[in-house]
Amino acid sequence: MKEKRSLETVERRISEFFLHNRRMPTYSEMTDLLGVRSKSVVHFWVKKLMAKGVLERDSKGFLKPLRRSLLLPLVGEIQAGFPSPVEEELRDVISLDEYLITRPVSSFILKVSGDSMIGEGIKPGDLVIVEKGREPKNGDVILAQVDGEWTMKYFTKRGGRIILESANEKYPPIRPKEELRLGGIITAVIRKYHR
Amino acid sequence: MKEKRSLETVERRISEFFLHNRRMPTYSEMTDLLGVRSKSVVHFWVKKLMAKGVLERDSKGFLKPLRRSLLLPLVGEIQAGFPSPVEEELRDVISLDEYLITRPVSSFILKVSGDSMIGEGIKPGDLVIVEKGREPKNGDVILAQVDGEWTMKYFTKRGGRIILESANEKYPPIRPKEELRLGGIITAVIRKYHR
DNA sequence: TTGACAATAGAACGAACGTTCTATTAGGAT
DNA sequence: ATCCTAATAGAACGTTCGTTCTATTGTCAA
Repeated sequence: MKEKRSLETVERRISEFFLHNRRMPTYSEMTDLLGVRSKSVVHFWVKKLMAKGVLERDSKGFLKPLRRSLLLPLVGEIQAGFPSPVEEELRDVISLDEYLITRPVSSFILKVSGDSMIGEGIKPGDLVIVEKGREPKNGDVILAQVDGEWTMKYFTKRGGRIILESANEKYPPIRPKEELRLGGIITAVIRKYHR
Repeated sequence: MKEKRSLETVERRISEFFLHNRRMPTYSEMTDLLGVRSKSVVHFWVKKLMAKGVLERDSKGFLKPLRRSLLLPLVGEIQAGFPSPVEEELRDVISLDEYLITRPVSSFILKVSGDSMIGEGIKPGDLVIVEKGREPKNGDVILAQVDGEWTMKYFTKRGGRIILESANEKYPPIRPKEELRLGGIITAVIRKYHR
């Protein structure tokens, strides 16, 4: 099962290592990744990869994670035309983790069931990121307890009175009489197509 | 601006360091993070954090990234009831990067404009992850070129004939006469609420 | 003020890191 | 076959890492 060594396979293996270990491998560990027995050979390959711009070091001299391992190229909007692979290289890259999660400690992920927010494009089976402890603004999608059950609603506050509305005509608006039991604000929606 | 040192602040600062540098800090670097002058003090704090279960080491002895910094707790479905903080600890955690991106090299992110897939819960402004070079199955949402413009459609193939349908009544189904220009398959949808 | 204990500083140490060096092997061209 | 170059192995080296030790400082109670 020995695969031919090339810049691409080395890049991919390092990328996989980072994905699993969340850190870059040491030179000793890279001997296994490359299938060689000497650190000097690793040094040889790392130098080559750095010359190609595939690998980089940070200000402290540590190897930076590969761009490809956690970042994805973000290309333009659909109707602006489909960019060529060459164009893609020039675009921005984003990390989904960093993009989606601004406050990791106070956030959690919830799997959606029910269709109360279907009009907002939040479907059963989707994942939503919920951030706790933030004051909701009008129009925010929030997680709230209604009749002892947790559900998602649009939040509106007018003149001190709170209205919770669904994005689905099946469910009538709710005007909670007492205090509102607030689970958090929906900050992101994630849907993965099964594969 | 000197903040009182506590387990929580130390945890947060390490978390921030990892978010920016994509690696855990060295003890020397942690002296700055903690505002102390000796590595032995860092060792003292790290030991304390490890006893609390906040920090961990991997099999090689390297400090693992904090769970909170890239992983989020995944709690149950909404209608199953809202879990308490205690329950949350027992649930799974997921990394959005790993969850969403199965093939990093052949994927890219696209910002959606247009409402052709609104019925599928894909709205203008959403981000979609597109995977290139995969054969679409019936019912898949794909990125395809129609009349020189790239757009998203449902893919259906019946008896050798391909039908592209929108999730929006405004747009009629399309039966491409010649070869289909396929951009890729939509593998995920991401929406972030502005904040 | 004194004593007890926790927190910190600073030096010293072994281990592992990345680098560099020389020697050997492999492959292709002449 | 011979030469030339690229790739590899293995050893040696300096640096930095994390750890451990002792000494000093700070804090609170008696």
